[in-house]
Amino acid sequence: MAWEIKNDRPVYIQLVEELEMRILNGTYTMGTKLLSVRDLASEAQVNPNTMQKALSELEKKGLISSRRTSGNYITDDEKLISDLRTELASFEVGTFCGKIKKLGITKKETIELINKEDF
Amino acid sequence: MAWEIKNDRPVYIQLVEELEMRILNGTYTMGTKLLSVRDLASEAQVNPNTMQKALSELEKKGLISSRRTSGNYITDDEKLISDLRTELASFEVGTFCGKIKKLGITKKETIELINKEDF
DNA sequence: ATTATTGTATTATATCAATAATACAGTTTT
DNA sequence: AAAACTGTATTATTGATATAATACAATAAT
Repeated sequence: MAWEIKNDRPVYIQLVEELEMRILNGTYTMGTKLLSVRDLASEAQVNPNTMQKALSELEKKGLISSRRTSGNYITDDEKLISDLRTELASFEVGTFCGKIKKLGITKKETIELINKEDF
Repeated sequence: MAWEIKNDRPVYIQLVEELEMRILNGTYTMGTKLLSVRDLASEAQVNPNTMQKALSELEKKGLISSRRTSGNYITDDEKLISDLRTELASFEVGTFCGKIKKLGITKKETIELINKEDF
Protein backbone atom coordinates (compact mmCIF):
# COMPACT_ATOMS: atom_id res chain seq x y z
CA MET A 1 0.00 0.00 0.00
CA ALA A 2 1.35 3.39 -1.01
CA TRP A 3 2.21 5.93 1.69
CA GLU A 4 3.00 9.12 -0.15
CA ILE A 5 4.21 11.44 2.56
CA LYS A 6 5.43 14.80 1.35
CA ASN A 7 7.19 17.41 3.43
CA ASP A 8 4.89 20.29 2.69
CA ARG A 9 2.70 19.71 5.74
CA PRO A 10 3.10 18.04 9.15
CA VAL A 11 3.68 14.33 8.67
CA TYR A 12 1.26 13.25 11.36
CA ILE A 13 -1.54 15.21 9.68
CA GLN A 14 -0.88 13.43 6.41
CA LEU A 15 -0.91 10.11 8.23
CA VAL A 16 -4.28 10.94 9.78
CA GLU A 17 -5.66 11.83 6.37
CA GLU A 18 -4.37 8.66 4.73
CA LEU A 19 -5.58 6.39 7.53
CA GLU A 20 -8.98 8.08 7.59
CA MET A 21 -9.25 7.73 3.84
CA ARG A 22 -8.51 4.01 4.05
CA ILE A 23 -11.13 3.52 6.72
CA LEU A 24 -13.77 5.56 4.88
CA ASN A 25 -13.21 3.90 1.52
CA GLY A 26 -13.11 0.39 2.93
CA THR A 27 -9.45 -0.38 2.35
CA TYR A 28 -9.38 -1.19 6.06
CA THR A 29 -12.32 -3.40 6.98
CA MET A 30 -14.70 -2.43 9.77
CA GLY A 31 -14.02 -4.15 13.06
CA THR A 32 -10.69 -5.62 12.06
CA LYS A 33 -7.34 -5.20 13.72
CA LEU A 34 -4.87 -2.68 12.38
CA LEU A 35 -1.16 -3.35 12.01
CA SER A 36 0.77 -2.44 15.13
CA VAL A 37 2.02 1.10 15.59
CA ARG A 38 5.56 -0.04 14.87
CA ASP A 39 4.62 -1.97 11.75
CA LEU A 40 2.52 0.88 10.40
CA ALA A 41 5.38 3.26 11.08
CA SER A 42 7.78 0.96 9.30
CA GLU A 43 5.43 0.61 6.34
CA ALA A 44 5.01 4.37 6.04
CA GLN A 45 8.73 4.90 6.69
CA VAL A 46 7.96 7.20 9.56
CA ASN A 47 8.99 7.40 13.18
CA PRO A 48 6.79 5.27 15.49
CA ASN A 49 6.12 8.32 17.66
CA THR A 50 4.72 10.17 14.68
CA MET A 51 2.47 7.27 13.73
CA GLN A 52 1.34 7.00 17.34
CA LYS A 53 0.35 10.66 17.28
CA ALA A 54 -1.71 10.09 14.16
CA LEU A 55 -3.47 7.09 15.70
CA SER A 56 -4.32 9.14 18.78
CA GLU A 57 -6.06 11.64 16.53
CA LEU A 58 -8.04 8.88 14.86
CA GLU A 59 -9.13 7.57 18.23
CA LYS A 60 -10.42 11.04 19.16
CA LYS A 61 -12.57 10.93 16.04
CA GLY A 62 -13.87 7.50 17.06
CA LEU A 63 -12.54 5.82 13.94
CA ILE A 64 -10.35 3.39 15.84
CA SER A 65 -10.29 2.10 19.38
CA SER A 66 -7.11 0.97 21.03
CA ARG A 67 -6.92 -2.03 23.35
CA ARG A 68 -3.77 -1.58 25.31
CA THR A 69 -1.96 -4.81 24.80
CA SER A 70 -3.86 -6.20 21.86
CA GLY A 71 -3.80 -3.54 19.18
CA ASN A 72 -5.81 -0.88 17.41
CA TYR A 73 -9.16 -1.84 15.93
CA ILE A 74 -11.17 -0.16 13.21
CA THR A 75 -14.59 0.98 14.39
CA ASP A 76 -17.59 -1.14 13.45
CA ASP A 77 -19.91 1.87 13.55
CA GLU A 78 -21.21 1.79 10.01
CA LYS A 79 -23.14 5.05 10.32
CA LEU A 80 -20.13 6.93 11.66
CA ILE A 81 -18.08 5.86 8.67
CA SER A 82 -20.84 6.66 6.22
CA ASP A 83 -21.45 10.07 7.76
CA LEU A 84 -17.79 11.00 7.82
CA ARG A 85 -17.42 9.92 4.21
CA THR A 86 -20.29 12.16 3.16
CA GLU A 87 -18.96 15.00 5.27
CA LEU A 88 -15.48 14.72 3.77
CA ALA A 89 -16.89 14.64 0.25
CA SER A 90 -18.93 17.78 0.92
CA PHE A 91 -15.91 19.51 2.36
CA GLU A 92 -13.75 18.66 -0.64
CA VAL A 93 -16.40 19.80 -3.10
CA GLY A 94 -16.87 23.06 -1.21
CA THR A 95 -13.16 23.77 -0.95
CA PHE A 96 -12.58 22.96 -4.60
CA CYS A 97 -15.47 25.04 -5.87
CA GLY A 98 -14.40 27.96 -3.71
CA LYS A 99 -10.92 27.99 -5.25
CA ILE A 100 -12.15 27.50 -8.80
CA LYS A 101 -14.72 30.23 -8.43
CA LYS A 102 -12.11 32.60 -7.06
CA LEU A 103 -9.95 31.85 -10.10
CA GLY A 104 -12.82 33.13 -12.21
CA ILE A 105 -13.59 29.81 -13.89
CA THR A 106 -17.23 29.07 -14.67
CA LYS A 107 -19.23 26.09 -13.53
CA LYS A 108 -19.57 24.94 -17.12
CA GLU A 109 -15.82 25.04 -17.70
CA THR A 110 -15.26 23.22 -14.43
CA ILE A 111 -17.56 20.37 -15.36
CA GLU A 112 -15.89 20.09 -18.76
CA LEU A 113 -12.52 19.78 -17.06
CA ILE A 114 -13.83 17.12 -14.71
CA ASN A 115 -15.35 15.18 -17.57
CA LYS A 116 -11.89 14.90 -19.10
CA GLU A 117 -10.59 13.29 -15.91
CA ASP A 118 -10.31 9.55 -15.63
CA PHE A 119 -12.72 8.09 -13.07
CA MET B 1 -9.95 42.69 1.16
CA ALA B 2 -10.15 39.51 3.20
CA TRP B 3 -6.97 37.84 4.37
CA GLU B 4 -8.04 34.54 5.88
CA ILE B 5 -4.87 33.14 7.33
CA LYS B 6 -5.29 29.90 9.25
CA ASN B 7 -2.66 28.19 11.34
CA ASP B 8 -2.81 24.79 9.68
CA ARG B 9 -0.03 25.57 7.23
CA PRO B 10 2.96 27.95 7.08
CA VAL B 11 1.69 31.52 6.99
CA TYR B 12 4.05 32.64 4.25
CA ILE B 13 2.76 29.84 1.98
CA GLN B 14 -0.80 31.00 2.50
CA LEU B 15 0.26 34.56 1.72
CA VAL B 16 1.89 33.40 -1.52
CA GLU B 17 -1.29 31.57 -2.47
CA GLU B 18 -3.54 34.52 -1.73
CA LEU B 19 -1.32 37.02 -3.51
CA GLU B 20 -0.95 34.72 -6.52
CA MET B 21 -4.72 34.24 -6.63
CA ARG B 22 -5.29 37.99 -6.62
CA ILE B 23 -2.82 38.48 -9.46
CA LEU B 24 -4.24 35.62 -11.54
CA ASN B 25 -7.87 36.63 -11.09
CA GLY B 26 -7.24 40.29 -11.78
CA THR B 27 -7.89 41.66 -8.31
CA TYR B 28 -4.44 43.20 -8.63
CA THR B 29 -4.09 44.91 -11.98
CA MET B 30 -1.18 44.08 -14.31
CA GLY B 31 1.68 46.54 -14.16
CA THR B 32 0.44 48.40 -11.12
CA LYS B 33 2.22 49.00 -7.86
CA LEU B 34 1.48 46.87 -4.85
CA LEU B 35 1.03 48.17 -1.35
CA SER B 36 4.34 48.35 0.53
CA VAL B 37 5.57 45.30 2.40
CA ARG B 38 4.69 46.96 5.70
CA ASP B 39 1.20 47.95 4.60
CA LEU B 40 0.46 44.52 3.16
CA ALA B 41 1.71 42.95 6.39
CA SER B 42 -0.48 45.28 8.40
CA GLU B 43 -3.51 44.52 6.23
CA ALA B 44 -2.98 40.78 6.55
CA GLN B 45 -2.17 41.14 10.26
CA VAL B 46 1.12 39.40 9.76
CA ASN B 47 4.72 40.18 10.57
CA PRO B 48 6.48 42.24 7.87
CA ASN B 49 9.23 39.64 7.66
CA THR B 50 6.68 36.96 6.84
CA MET B 51 5.10 39.09 4.13
CA GLN B 52 8.53 39.88 2.75
CA LYS B 53 9.25 36.16 2.50
CA ALA B 54 6.03 35.64 0.56
CA LEU B 55 6.85 38.48 -1.83
CA SER B 56 10.29 36.97 -2.45
CA GLU B 57 8.59 33.76 -3.54
CA LEU B 58 6.34 35.67 -5.91
CA GLU B 59 9.33 37.39 -7.44
CA LYS B 60 10.96 34.00 -8.08
CA LYS B 61 7.84 33.02 -10.02
CA GLY B 62 8.08 36.25 -11.99
CA LEU B 63 4.68 37.48 -10.85
CA ILE B 64 6.06 40.64 -9.29
CA SER B 65 9.26 42.62 -9.69
CA SER B 66 10.68 44.71 -6.90
CA ARG B 67 12.29 48.10 -7.44
CA ARG B 68 14.39 48.77 -4.42
CA THR B 69 13.24 52.09 -3.24
CA SER B 70 10.02 52.41 -5.15
CA GLY B 71 7.97 49.33 -4.41
CA ASN B 72 6.78 45.98 -5.75
CA TYR B 73 5.07 45.91 -9.14
CA ILE B 74 2.72 43.31 -10.62
CA THR B 75 4.08 41.78 -13.81
CA ASP B 76 2.62 42.99 -17.10
CA ASP B 77 3.33 39.65 -18.81
CA GLU B 78 -0.17 38.73 -19.87
CA LYS B 79 0.78 35.28 -21.15
CA LEU B 80 2.55 34.37 -17.92
CA ILE B 81 -0.57 35.20 -15.94
CA SER B 82 -2.85 33.37 -18.32
CA ASP B 83 -0.62 30.30 -18.35
CA LEU B 84 -0.29 30.17 -14.58
CA ARG B 85 -4.05 30.54 -14.21
CA THR B 86 -4.67 27.59 -16.52
CA GLU B 87 -1.96 25.59 -14.78
CA LEU B 88 -3.42 26.27 -11.34
CA ALA B 89 -6.91 25.33 -12.49
CA SER B 90 -5.64 22.04 -13.91
CA PHE B 91 -3.79 21.31 -10.72
CA GLU B 92 -6.86 21.97 -8.57
CA VAL B 93 -9.07 19.81 -10.77
CA GLY B 94 -6.56 16.98 -10.70
CA THR B 95 -6.06 17.13 -6.95
CA PHE B 96 -9.79 17.30 -6.29
CA CYS B 97 -10.66 14.42 -8.61
CA GLY B 98 -7.90 12.30 -7.10
CA LYS B 99 -9.31 12.71 -3.61
CA ILE B 100 -12.92 12.21 -4.66
CA LYS B 101 -12.04 9.12 -6.66
CA LYS B 102 -10.15 7.69 -3.72
CA LEU B 103 -13.23 8.23 -1.56
CA GLY B 104 -15.11 5.98 -3.94
CA ILE B 105 -17.44 8.64 -5.27
CA THR B 106 -18.44 8.42 -8.92
CA LYS B 107 -18.01 11.09 -11.55
CA LYS B 108 -21.76 11.37 -11.89
CA GLU B 109 -22.23 11.97 -8.16
CA THR B 110 -19.41 14.48 -8.19
CA ILE B 111 -20.97 16.54 -10.97
CA GLU B 112 -24.31 16.47 -9.17
CA LEU B 113 -22.64 17.84 -6.04
CA ILE B 114 -20.93 20.57 -8.03
CA ASN B 115 -24.17 21.54 -9.72
CA LYS B 116 -25.65 22.21 -6.28
CA GLU B 117 -22.86 24.69 -5.56
CA ASP B 118 -23.36 28.38 -6.03
CA PHE B 119 -21.21 29.79 -8.84
C1' DA C 1 6.86 -20.06 32.59
C1' DT C 2 9.24 -17.56 29.35
C1' DT C 3 9.38 -14.67 25.44
C1' DA C 4 7.56 -11.51 22.28
C1' DT C 5 4.36 -8.02 21.23
C1' DT C 6 1.07 -4.50 22.45
C1' DG C 7 0.00 0.66 23.28
C1' DT C 8 1.87 4.33 25.68
C1' DA C 9 5.07 7.65 27.98
C1' DT C 10 9.38 10.13 28.56
C1' DT C 11 13.50 12.72 27.45
C1' DA C 12 16.53 14.80 24.27
C1' DT C 13 17.97 16.90 19.95
C1' DA C 14 17.43 19.23 15.49
C1' DT C 15 15.01 21.90 12.20
C1' DC C 16 11.59 25.04 10.38
C1' DA C 17 8.49 28.80 10.87
C1' DA C 18 6.88 33.07 12.97
C1' DT C 19 7.52 37.05 15.30
C1' DA C 20 10.04 40.96 17.17
C1' DA C 21 13.12 44.63 16.99
C1' DT C 22 16.31 47.01 14.49
C1' DA C 23 19.23 48.79 10.91
C1' DC C 24 20.66 50.70 6.37
C1' DA C 25 21.10 52.73 1.80
C1' DG C 26 18.60 54.70 -1.67
C1' DT C 27 14.78 57.16 -3.51
C1' DT C 28 10.41 59.99 -3.08
C1' DT C 29 7.90 63.24 -0.97
C1' DT C 30 7.29 67.38 1.40
C1' DA D 1 17.46 70.24 2.55
C1' DA D 2 14.84 67.44 5.57
C1' DA D 3 11.65 63.90 6.44
C1' DA D 4 9.26 59.90 5.16
C1' DC D 5 9.09 55.71 2.77
C1' DT D 6 11.08 51.92 -0.02
C1' DG D 7 12.95 46.94 -0.14
C1' DT D 8 16.12 44.31 2.24
C1' DA D 9 19.14 42.23 5.85
C1' DT D 10 20.37 40.78 10.54
C1' DT D 11 19.92 38.84 15.10
C1' DA D 12 17.32 36.77 18.71
C1' DT D 13 13.52 34.26 20.76
C1' DT D 14 9.68 31.19 20.77
C1' DG D 15 6.82 27.29 19.43
C1' DA D 16 5.64 23.25 16.62
C1' DT D 17 7.18 19.14 14.43
C1' DA D 18 10.08 15.04 13.60
C1' DT D 19 13.11 11.84 14.94
C1' DA D 20 15.74 9.01 18.15
C1' DA D 21 16.34 6.12 21.92
C1' DT D 22 14.42 4.08 25.66
C1' DA D 23 11.30 2.35 29.12
C1' DC D 24 7.21 0.05 31.19
C1' DA D 25 3.12 -2.66 32.31
C1' DA D 26 -0.15 -5.73 30.40
C1' DT D 27 -1.27 -9.28 27.47
C1' DA D 28 -0.64 -12.77 23.81
C1' DA D 29 2.06 -16.32 21.92
C1' DT D 30 5.20 -20.02 22.38
